[in-house]
Amino acid sequence: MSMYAHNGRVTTQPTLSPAEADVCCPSLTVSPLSIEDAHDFARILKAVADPTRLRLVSLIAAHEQQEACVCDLTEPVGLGQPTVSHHLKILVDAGVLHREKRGVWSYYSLEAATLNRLSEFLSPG
Amino acid sequence: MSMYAHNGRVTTQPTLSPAEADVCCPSLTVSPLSIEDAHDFARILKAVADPTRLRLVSLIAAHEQQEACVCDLTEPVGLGQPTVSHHLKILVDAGVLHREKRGVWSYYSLEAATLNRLSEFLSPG
DNA sequence: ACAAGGCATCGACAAATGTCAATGTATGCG
DNA sequence: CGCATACATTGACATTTGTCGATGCCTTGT
Repeated sequence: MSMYAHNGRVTTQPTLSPAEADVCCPSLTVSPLSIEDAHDFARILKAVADPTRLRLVSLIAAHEQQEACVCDLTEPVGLGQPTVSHHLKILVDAGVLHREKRGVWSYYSLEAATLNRLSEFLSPG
Repeated sequence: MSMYAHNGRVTTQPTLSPAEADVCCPSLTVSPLSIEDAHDFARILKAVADPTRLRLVSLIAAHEQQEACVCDLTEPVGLGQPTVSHHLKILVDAGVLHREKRGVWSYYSLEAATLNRLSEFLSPG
């Protein structure tokens, strides 16, 4: 087994023992992501990687009871109701927000666990 | 000034004092994001919100010296060299990766500060 | 000088994305 | 019932995005 790569740098084998592999919470910077994990986190990140959706999340977080309905959000965001509903659906599908229907209103609130998972995923733990 | 919104929920005024506003590091969950901050963070998040780019970052992080050249990455990622270069450029432009040219090779390494900034932005600080 | 290898850039193209207007669904009120 | 309100869904459209093949640039070795 060659210890030297084609370009002359020393190469060590990245054979991790099962104990070293992060079974619990995959992290960006500890070991190469599996294709599945990469897709999972990309899906969540994609949901958040939009200026409008970032503002929606922050508006909900700053709202009373940490929840808000669509009618609370359309005006501060400056977009139409269908567009806001569309963005909220993306965030709910990604597990970033939680939707609870009460009466005529849909109340959206944070799914803190998902944001925490993202935060720890990105931090060099 | 009405204390009750149209839908009957109690509303308290979110008038933050300047001291409460996060001047240093904007966080998703403390106060409504400005449009500029939303765009800034969306740009960084967009760069990372792709399965291929997540794997590139994790491959670089797991590589010796925490750096890798394009030729180290094409095969594990399973994409052509131009495509990999394209993804790396996006990550560099977003400040997630750093590029250093040595000889014929371009060595890519992590820009830890940016990932930390992202992580803290998402965490409920 | 020449050839080869590593990488960036360009042009093209299909697929995904953000937005809107129009419409549909369901809840509450007279 | 009938109407208004809050929200979701649909269809359409322009823009962006991910990928590739072809090509160009630059460094190294002969």
